[in-house]
Amino acid sequence: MSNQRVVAAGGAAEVGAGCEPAVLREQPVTEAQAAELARVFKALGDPVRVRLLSLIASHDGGEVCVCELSGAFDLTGPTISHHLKVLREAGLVTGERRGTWVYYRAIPEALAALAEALRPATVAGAGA
Amino acid sequence: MSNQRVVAAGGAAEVGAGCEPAVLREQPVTEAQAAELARVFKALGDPVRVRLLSLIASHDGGEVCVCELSGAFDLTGPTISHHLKVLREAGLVTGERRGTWVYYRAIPEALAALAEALRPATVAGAGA
DNA sequence: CGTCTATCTTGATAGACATCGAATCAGTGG
DNA sequence: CCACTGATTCGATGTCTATCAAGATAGACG
Repeated sequence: MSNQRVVAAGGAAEVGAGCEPAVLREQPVTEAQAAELARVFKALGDPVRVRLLSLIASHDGGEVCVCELSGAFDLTGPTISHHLKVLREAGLVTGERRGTWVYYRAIPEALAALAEALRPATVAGAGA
Repeated sequence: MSNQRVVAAGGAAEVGAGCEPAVLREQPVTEAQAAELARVFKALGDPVRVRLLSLIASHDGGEVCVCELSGAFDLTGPTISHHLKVLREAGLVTGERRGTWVYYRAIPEALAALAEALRPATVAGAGA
């Protein structure tokens, strides 16, 4: 199979990419927007993944080695790897291999798009 | 049993209530914060619930009758009721019975707390 | 009180998911 | 080339969840 699976599969970034901002409270989201948002929210629907994302996103230098992440949990390597894959496929993080180690990095646009979706409506109808 | 189960069980609102703002990207969240955030994110991890919340939160007058919500989906009543219960227990919406009908209303603080958690760090270290 | 409508609860079932152990892949260094 | 370490994938398993049909509750209305 491919040799570089450690790459985002295009997910959350699309929520606020080329389309409307999709502000949840401004107008009803379309079925497609809801599906995309739910996909990303579901990725965050696990305490381990929330902590993983927080550890990655708040880390100095912007990237963290998997070995450092694994050490923060009472979970086996494969389980951490699984959770990182879910975050990757949701478009929230990317992983890059450097030598023996793999470094993860958050995707700010994806987090911004989510925050945007939850934001209060500008004035209550002024957004139209 | 009780007669007024249609009430929030205290969930998301606590994320940003009396404690720290818990900004995901500012510093690593605690295990408790991660658990609470994941609880709410999980509630949003379903396309039906995202649409339900959006329909409720963006509705003129701030409230929507269940009958109106049910009509927007190809799902049975019990299923819609189940999803509304999940949103309620996550602290994202409240339901109030008025006569034969039940009206749902979003809880702005809960949505704001979530958006806050995803917000970019103020300056990148200035928050310390 | 009986009936009708709207909503919720219960019970059952099929599918999804978190977790682990074992095996595999990628790179380093003898 | 072989052994070693770090990370991922594969396969299995127990638990959770989305959905529905059937039944129960709450209130309106005769």
